[in-house]
Amino acid sequence: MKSTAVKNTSVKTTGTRSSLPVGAACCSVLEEPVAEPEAAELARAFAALADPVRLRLFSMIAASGGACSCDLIEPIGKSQPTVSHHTKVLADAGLITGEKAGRWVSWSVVPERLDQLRAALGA
Amino acid sequence: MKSTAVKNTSVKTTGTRSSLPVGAACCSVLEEPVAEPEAAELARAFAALADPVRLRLFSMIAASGGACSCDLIEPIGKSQPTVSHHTKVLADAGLITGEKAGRWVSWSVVPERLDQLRAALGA
DNA sequence: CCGATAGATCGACGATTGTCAATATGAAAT
DNA sequence: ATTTCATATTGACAATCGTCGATCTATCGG
Repeated sequence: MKSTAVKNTSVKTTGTRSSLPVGAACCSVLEEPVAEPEAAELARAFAALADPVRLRLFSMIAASGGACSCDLIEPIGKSQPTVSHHTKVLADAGLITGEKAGRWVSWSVVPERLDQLRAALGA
Repeated sequence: MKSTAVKNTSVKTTGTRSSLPVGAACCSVLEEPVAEPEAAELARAFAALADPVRLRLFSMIAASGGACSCDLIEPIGKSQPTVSHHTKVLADAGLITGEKAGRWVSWSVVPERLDQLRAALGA
């Protein structure tokens, strides 16, 4: 492979306030049967929270309001590649964002995405 | 196998208002790092919603306020065993309950469980 | 009793997932 | 430039998952 590899896509070095894959779910799933594309979109988000380790990582990031991966490895009790994998899954699902600051990455939750999920389960 | 088989455990024929695996999550995951057992409990619920087909089934059940499996098979476009499998997963996760009425089963959502999930994602 | 209908269970299959050791990249610090 | 630290990527592995055809159970209508 050439030297210009693709790199990580889940971390925006600085930059463009990326538009989420919104437009998909806007309302509650309880009111009327959700269509397939919208269901797939929501399911991806729920899948990101469907693992205990990932849910705890998400919780730790949310509670700390901006944690770097290095601070997550020890308390979560998993290897560094595993933590990196999980943060990527959470980021790809739009639940967290990584802001690269020097040597490390500061992860933080994406409130809009969270609102979307809560609304989907909403009464 | 003897004639007294175990039967389906996800459908309560009539009966004891079963106690959910509550006590686990009571509050938001965002405030402080969630512990492992509680994370596992919540993750199981999110895992039930992590599949597009299951999410649509859940949505259809919620929107109709009590649907039988036979009415779900055709619109969901999956085989009967698959639908049965998914309703069982949803029921095991505590998200829906099946009330057996004669020949068919009437599925309906469990609001308390839904509240719990929304609270876990709550601000 | 018999046939029909609703649903659950079993067994198998390919696909996806969570995990880690090894390695690579990239950015500070020396 | 060399080392060190934070993180990403790769490759492999067992485990779990979604799906279906075939079959079993249970209930209702004759």
